[in-house]
Amino acid sequence: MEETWSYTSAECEKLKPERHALAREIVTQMAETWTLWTMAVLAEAGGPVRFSRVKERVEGVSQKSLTKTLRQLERDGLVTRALFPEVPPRVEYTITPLGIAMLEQVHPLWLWTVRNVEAFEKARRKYDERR
Amino acid sequence: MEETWSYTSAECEKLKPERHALAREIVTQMAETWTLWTMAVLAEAGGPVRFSRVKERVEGVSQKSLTKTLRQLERDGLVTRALFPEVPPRVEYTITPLGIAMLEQVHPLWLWTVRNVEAFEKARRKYDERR
DNA sequence: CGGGATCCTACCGGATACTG
DNA sequence: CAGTATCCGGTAGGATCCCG
Repeated sequence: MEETWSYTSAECEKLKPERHALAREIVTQMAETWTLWTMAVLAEAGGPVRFSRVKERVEGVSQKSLTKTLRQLERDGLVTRALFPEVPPRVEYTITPLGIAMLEQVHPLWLWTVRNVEAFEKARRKYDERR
Repeated sequence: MEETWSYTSAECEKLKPERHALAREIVTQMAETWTLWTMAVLAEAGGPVRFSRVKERVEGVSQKSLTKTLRQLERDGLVTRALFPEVPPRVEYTITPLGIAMLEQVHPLWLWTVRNVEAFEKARRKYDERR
């Protein structure tokens, strides 16, 4: 089986438009500001983490954005949310196997990008010089 | 060398904040609406493609968004832009080796997502049912 | 403590009109 | 043909207030 971008194109075209749209949505969300970072925090913890702890570790995120991010991840089965009806309330988030698998797919892309960051810096410098 | 998400975290933290931000920007842009599709079109062509041809093949893209997308890709060294000062003007875009390499990194993520799209559909159905 | 509701600002992307 | 310039609605995301 040939594993190239053209193969991806072919694989995508076999999908019904509806599913293709969903796949695109999933990938797009992974690149949203806080999504990857949040998942990484949950993966690193290796178990349930309270909302406050997540917010502490995902530095700079607002409560609103973190809530939205976690809702999306829960909706897509990438994390689970457990509510303990105590006083004060406790909510724990846990990454799922699907979430871990997703992270593992994103990993090589990140690693490659980080390792080639100098190439991008250089490209941008050249581009700016030409203006 | 262990190739896990935690390794990625470690690799990222070795970077200067400035470079880390650049890497994040690059990855984020790959997930923007038209970026991947545009690169795929250029990769598929295997050579220079005129602006109009790209616009035809990236179905639904506006001229403004395509221009912006191509500018970003050019800036990051992922495509080249060649202007031929004719009347009417001709502009050809070509994917670079760096662009091809980038596509190859994104490929497994896409493939995995497409192959697991049913898991995501199922998760969303369950989530909606619980409301 | 974990959010929901509200307000506000910035930016994104489409539609349209114009130009070298 | 390949843009640039302008307007404009929708959305992302922070700040703040409130509630169970």
